[in-house]
Amino acid sequence: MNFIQELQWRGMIQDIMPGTEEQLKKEMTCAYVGFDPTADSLHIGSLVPILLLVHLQKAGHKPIALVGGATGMVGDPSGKSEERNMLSEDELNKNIIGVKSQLEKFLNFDSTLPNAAEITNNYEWFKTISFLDFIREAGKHITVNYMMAKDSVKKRLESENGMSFTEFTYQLVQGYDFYWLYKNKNCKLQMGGSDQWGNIVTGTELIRRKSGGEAFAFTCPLIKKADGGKFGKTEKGNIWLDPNKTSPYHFYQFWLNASDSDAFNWIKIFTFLTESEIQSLITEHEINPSERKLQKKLAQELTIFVHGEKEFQKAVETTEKLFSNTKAPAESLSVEDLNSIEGIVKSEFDKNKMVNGVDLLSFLSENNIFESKGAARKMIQNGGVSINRQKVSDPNMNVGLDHLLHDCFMLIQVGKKNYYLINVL
RNA sequence: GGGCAGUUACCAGAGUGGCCAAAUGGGGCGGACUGUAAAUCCGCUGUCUUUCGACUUCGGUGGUUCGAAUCCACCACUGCCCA
Repeated sequence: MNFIQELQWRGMIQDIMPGTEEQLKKEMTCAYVGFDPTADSLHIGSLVPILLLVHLQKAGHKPIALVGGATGMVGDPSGKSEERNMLSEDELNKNIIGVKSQLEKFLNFDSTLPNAAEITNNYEWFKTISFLDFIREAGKHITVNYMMAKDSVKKRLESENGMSFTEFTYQLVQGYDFYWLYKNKNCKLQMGGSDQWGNIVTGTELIRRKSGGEAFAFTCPLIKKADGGKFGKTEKGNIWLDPNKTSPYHFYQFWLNASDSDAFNWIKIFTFLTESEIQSLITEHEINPSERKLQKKLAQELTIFVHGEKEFQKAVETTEKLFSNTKAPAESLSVEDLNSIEGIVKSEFDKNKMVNGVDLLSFLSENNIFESKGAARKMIQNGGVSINRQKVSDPNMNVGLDHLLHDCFMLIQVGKKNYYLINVL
């Protein structure tokens, strides 16, 4: 199965330019994907483009990950209904460093390979181009009419927010990247999310008009949840690839919590399992959906891919302690169990303050489980707080030493899935 | 430079002198049901607070008034149209 066929059955191809498959069959082809340095870490939304590169390299082609140091200074209007805030150069530099170091984990850069991966930053070539050079070199070849016909531009022209010249220029800047890579690295293919189609095509157009060359492209569908919700967001915000921003446990939990219909699609897109492996997983899942084999496998594969085997094991351990036997009394968790739980929020509390009992509301807000007593009160009244797996009903209650597990712990739950472990010393 | 429209909570959007902490929808959070799912139903959603209440909010600043998101003046920003 070739690269394109592989992606096709996985549902990872949305639009594809004619001739792309032939080009890939013909020779080892260099292809690139751009990553926006909008934060100092990538989040799971970037996983799909990363996977495109990984699949590409596996198929024997050469991947380039481009970090948009220059394009990040402009701001991509695609899919945005409003003008973006510009990042300061400091922030941008910080972000570029973060993003780069993450990308390095997923690709093989071994320079003895003919298809060794590369990372570039388009600031490298843009920093020396003057504005006049650019409008003569790039701008002259693309008409405004052409640029305005793009969806991303059209939508913004119709909206009441309008669009700055800066963002309007974005597609040209990105298009020039492709041209530059084509010229200097013989890069003939650009991949990306389907929202990038317009920008990508401007690139192939620029290559055609400036050098008469032929370049190719395809895009993958943007990941959505089956219920139409945003992908990759939870109550805590984005799911990041950086373990300091999203712990491996929370990362694992995110995938574990996928709905059935999402899991069906995601397992194909986000794992490297073969078609038949996936087919049998789906069959098993359908026999007994409550086991959630699909979700478990999905979460496993991804946690290992992003954080490694060891972190995956820890995430599973924590998950089992917290969820495998939720009806069991909290005492069934040993001191060791509690001590070794990783990834959940932990804090410490002074035992002396507890000897005479502390009122629960102050206790919860002092431990930063809630921002204020009022918030804690509301949540308790809504039935959303448990101590040591016992639901709390009286907001005015006191907690004291008799609430401690093994004389030193309190396990607090907000909702079903948010755990806090307080070590009382 | 001229004309017009607008700026309300996370978003969209109603409100046009007191009954407004501000309708409604979406989103978010919590609960019930369940499989740590989906769908559905219920509650919460400015801040603080012992339900009382206090405080801060409707682009900004001043003013009119017993009382302003609402009226007036000026300013700022945004969009559309004309030059």
